[in-house]
Amino acid sequence: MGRYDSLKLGNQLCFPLYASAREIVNLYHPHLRELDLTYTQYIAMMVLWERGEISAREVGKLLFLDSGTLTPVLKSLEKKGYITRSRSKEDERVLLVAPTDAGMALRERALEIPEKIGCAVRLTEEEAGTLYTLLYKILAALPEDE
Amino acid sequence: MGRYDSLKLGNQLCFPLYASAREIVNLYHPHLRELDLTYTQYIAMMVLWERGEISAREVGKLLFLDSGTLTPVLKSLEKKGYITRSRSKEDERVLLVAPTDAGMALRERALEIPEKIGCAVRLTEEEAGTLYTLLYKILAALPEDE
DNA sequence: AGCGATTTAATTGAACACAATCGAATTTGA
DNA sequence: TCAAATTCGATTGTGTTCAATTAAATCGCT
Repeated sequence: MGRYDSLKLGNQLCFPLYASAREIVNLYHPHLRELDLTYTQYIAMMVLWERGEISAREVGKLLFLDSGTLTPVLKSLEKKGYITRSRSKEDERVLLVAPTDAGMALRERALEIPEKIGCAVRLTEEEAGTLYTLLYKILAALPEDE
Repeated sequence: MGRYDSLKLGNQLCFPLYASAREIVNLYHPHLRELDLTYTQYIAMMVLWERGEISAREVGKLLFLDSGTLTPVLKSLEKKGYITRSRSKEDERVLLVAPTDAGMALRERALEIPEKIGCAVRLTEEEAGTLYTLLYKILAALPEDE
């Protein structure tokens, strides 16, 4: 063991984590292009498909994204006609976003994406489950701010 | 099982992978700030510490980064005085980068970073090993371009 | 009621990240 | 040999990503 072994790329968890995340996201791009969505717009739509009307703050919390990232994403989705943005009647500070009919229609076309990606990621069902569990363990253990 | 279950955030591996990668990288920022390095500059320096003089192309290959990302990173490291950039005598197209004395000195100060990060990521030795293996399995199975 | 603290998005600035393209240098192959 | 293809890096454009700040609205406390 050398004095600097801990600084080797091959010994740091952060590196394969960071690299594989980017590589996986890139796998989505060709499929998402057909839906005129970026990856970030896609995961935002996933929240809206599942939850319907929801506040921007909650979307950010679910996706671990702050307003600096989310604001332009939501504006872009509104511009494409996939969502509406409106202020809450009860609290004018709250931005409510909701999928439009066109936005909900996208869901149908998006259905084939997870299937295609699943084929490209060569893990067994069990491995994927283990990975999934470990990643959520990391996310859960992080110093949250709430 | 609903028709759209595959599109739920909670069923997609990409999501916790993407989110945890960003969160982990953010754990580095406060420590790296003391070294006047960004995370990308840090992993680039890790390659140079380990390999010494190396071509920009090889750095990009090791880090899974393309020239559009790497060019400004290497220029910035040169500006800080941590690396030199020069053209290969054998092939003028090749950009050689190498750590300076100041760059190598940084290594000493960087030693404590992996240790601190390790504490923040609440995984056992075994879990980290499993995660590591699965992530490299993903990276190895990706459609490479070479 | 009213003032200070808090909450929520939006904005700004710096740094990635990748696709697409370009230009220079080199290699290949007829 | 020499034109075509390839390689390598830089550049440009679009889209994140987060920190820090701002501004508006609301809440809480007296």
